[in-house]
Amino acid sequence: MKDLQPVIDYISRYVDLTDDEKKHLVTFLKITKVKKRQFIVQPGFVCRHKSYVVKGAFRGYLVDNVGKEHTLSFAIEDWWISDYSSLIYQEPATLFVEALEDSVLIQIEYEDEQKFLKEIPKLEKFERIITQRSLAFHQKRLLSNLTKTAEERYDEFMSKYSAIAKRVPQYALASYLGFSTEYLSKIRNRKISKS
Amino acid sequence: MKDLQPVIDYISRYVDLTDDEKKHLVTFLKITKVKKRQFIVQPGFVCRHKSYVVKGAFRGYLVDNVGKEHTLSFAIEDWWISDYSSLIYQEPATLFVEALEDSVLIQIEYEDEQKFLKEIPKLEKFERIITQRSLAFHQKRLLSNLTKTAEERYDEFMSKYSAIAKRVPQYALASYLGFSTEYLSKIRNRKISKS
DNA sequence: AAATAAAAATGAACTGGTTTAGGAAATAGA
DNA sequence: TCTATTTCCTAAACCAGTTCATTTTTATTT
Repeated sequence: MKDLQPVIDYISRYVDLTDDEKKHLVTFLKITKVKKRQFIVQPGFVCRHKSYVVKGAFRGYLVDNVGKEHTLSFAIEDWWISDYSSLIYQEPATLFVEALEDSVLIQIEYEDEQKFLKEIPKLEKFERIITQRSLAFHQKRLLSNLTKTAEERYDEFMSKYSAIAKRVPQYALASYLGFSTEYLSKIRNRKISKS
Repeated sequence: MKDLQPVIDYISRYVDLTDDEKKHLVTFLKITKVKKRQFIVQPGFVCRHKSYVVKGAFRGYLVDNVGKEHTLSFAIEDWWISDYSSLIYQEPATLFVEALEDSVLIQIEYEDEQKFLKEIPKLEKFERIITQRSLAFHQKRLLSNLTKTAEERYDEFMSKYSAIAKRVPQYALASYLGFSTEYLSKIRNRKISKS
């Protein structure tokens, strides 16, 4: 069960669990290994779990009606990822979630989570807090997209998430920031010639 | 206390409260009346409550460093509004939240909410669920901004939220959808001349 | 009802970012 | 280690949406 400890540790940052609660919780967690380029969520299928990244990197993205990809989220070690809308409403996903590297996940099934939220009410608080933080994050990103230029968004991302930028393909980063790959090249070039 | 019933009803859509719990909860709710153009949240001040709109309309927006306004959210009857980031982290707000009409609110203070979340754990579940839904909403909006053209976003908003569109000034709508007022005029004109 | 302020419309000039099309580099697979 | 595929770069033409400047319409206040 030692492999499942990271999720217990993660939750323990927000709520205090007794040893019994921890033991109980662990029975609901599953380790999954996935290869690079493998999908853990696909459009049309209902998303069955939320996934905690133990090792590796993921990308959640939408393909629009002209075939263009738009990245909603990244996840590396110690982050969670899924198609959130699909998960909470248990409706077909619209996103792909794809491994960018060979990766290891700890997953929680939707029904299991509903079950233990009833059994351990403390976990409601955990869920509330991380959802609130995620919401605050998304609001900031929305405002950033509304108020900033492409280059400003790029700079902001590089200063906050350079660890992610180093590990994801450039087209994925561009489509996260909301502009074309070509324009990302242009931005990078501007910076190099300035220095 | 009849005036406070709408919030009790709202919460009861998501969790079952006993009469005692309802009575207890009501003691934490406050009615506030505000005039058109009045602010209930201002940048620099820590946001102290979340507000449920009984009557009226509000707009939450950011003013960027060149003085341009960017609307993050609207709220009319039966919606909630605040500067969410400021509220949950209890740090200075970045948003203005302004009444677009003479309005009536039911407010919950931050500390009071922390208190009754401890006293009535059921409310953790309520908070979790509405935060999850709000997060799903924001993710959809982010994707919509990434994938759709200005006109598509306009059409989408008009079909989903025409009730809001009718009540808010046009510059507020344009800044919510992420383009200039002038361009909104252009879009509307295109539509009129088409029909 | 008049005066003033706020909001919406219009059109021309402009620009941030896209598109298209090509070639160069890097990765992965066998 | 060779080949195929994926990723990245460059540059010119282009366009969706902005900016600026002015006018018209609609609310608000006195």
